[in-house]
Amino acid sequence: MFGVVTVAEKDRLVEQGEDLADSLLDWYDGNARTLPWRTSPQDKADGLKPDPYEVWLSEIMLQQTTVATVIPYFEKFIAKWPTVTALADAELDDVLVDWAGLGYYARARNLYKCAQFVRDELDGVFPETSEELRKLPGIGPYTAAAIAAIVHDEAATVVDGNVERVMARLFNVDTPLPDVRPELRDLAEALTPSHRPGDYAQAVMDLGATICTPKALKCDGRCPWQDFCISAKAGTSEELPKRLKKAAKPTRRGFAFWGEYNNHVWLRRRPEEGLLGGMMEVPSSDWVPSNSWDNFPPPQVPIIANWREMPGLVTHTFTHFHLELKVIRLELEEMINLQEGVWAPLDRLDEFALPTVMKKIVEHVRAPVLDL
DNA sequence: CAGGCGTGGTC
DNA sequence: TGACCAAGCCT
Repeated sequence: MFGVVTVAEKDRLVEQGEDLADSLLDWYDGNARTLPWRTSPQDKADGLKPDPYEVWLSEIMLQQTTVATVIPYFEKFIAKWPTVTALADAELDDVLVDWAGLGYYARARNLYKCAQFVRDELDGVFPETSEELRKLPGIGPYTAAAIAAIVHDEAATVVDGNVERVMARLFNVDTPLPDVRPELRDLAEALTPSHRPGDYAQAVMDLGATICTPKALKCDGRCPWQDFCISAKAGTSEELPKRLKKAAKPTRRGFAFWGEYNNHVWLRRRPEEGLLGGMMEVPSSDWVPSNSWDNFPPPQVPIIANWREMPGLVTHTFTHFHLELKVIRLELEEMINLQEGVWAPLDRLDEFALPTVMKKIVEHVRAPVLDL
């Protein structure tokens, strides 16, 4: 089925680029989602421009993260830090506390670094071109293009996962990702209009998020590009884009040390770089690749005492491995001096930058009966 | 430059 | 229910 798609067919589609853009923008004008960081058509008509800070913040949060997940985080950040300067003036730890749960914590560290750079070197004003934006920490090709297009209507080509999927289907490209990425980018670039490039970019992403979805496509009668779409004619849309299979995730195992004293728990900060960098943690042993708990070596406990192993496991999946933790627990009779870390009040743990895996440990200890 | 880097939703 | 996937960037 794929073989019948000719080069000439793709070329013809590229030549209809203006028609494609017009159809998509018409659809967008009637179907654009209302999002907290998005400037309404009415406001735009009144000459209002999107706020670069809001667009930047939203785009960073949206990296590899769904709109539904981002919205409450975005609202919280804007309420607490209404400007890039306010964010730059915050403490990094406060930013990490409010980012906790959103994942990819290097984004938060780069967000903060970027805010301080804009404050200190750019008089608090974001650059206007994608080329300049690209130089800022945490801003790559996608984010630079998206901000420049949305805020300043630069005719930048915005390529994210949605755009790749839409292009692969529109042109019926069956070469698997990630090798096909440059080809999909070239196609996206060929279609990028000079008229309303910001709306166009958001329209393609909305199309990918609501119609041209990974599964359960909603082409029929709803997709503005259905009549153009080569894979729709060929009946191959649902199997595109193809991807190389990823290696199965290995499992790592370890022990978490729950040390409690007088309604406080021992927490410490993780190293600035790497996994969960800069976030707080319940201290633990190394997380060791392992096939089973059988014969798994006992932990090197931080202090010699009567640690009790709790029933059950805390499990979590990261990008590239599964984790299983056993929790061993120690109730201290008297305060001891910690070489590192802090005693965190159990009723104020929301003030600490605990990533989700660490919140799971807290839940496991405090509601073990639910862990059946 | 291939691999590290979170999490929640979906099927 | 485990694998796949999402508005990517950094080293």
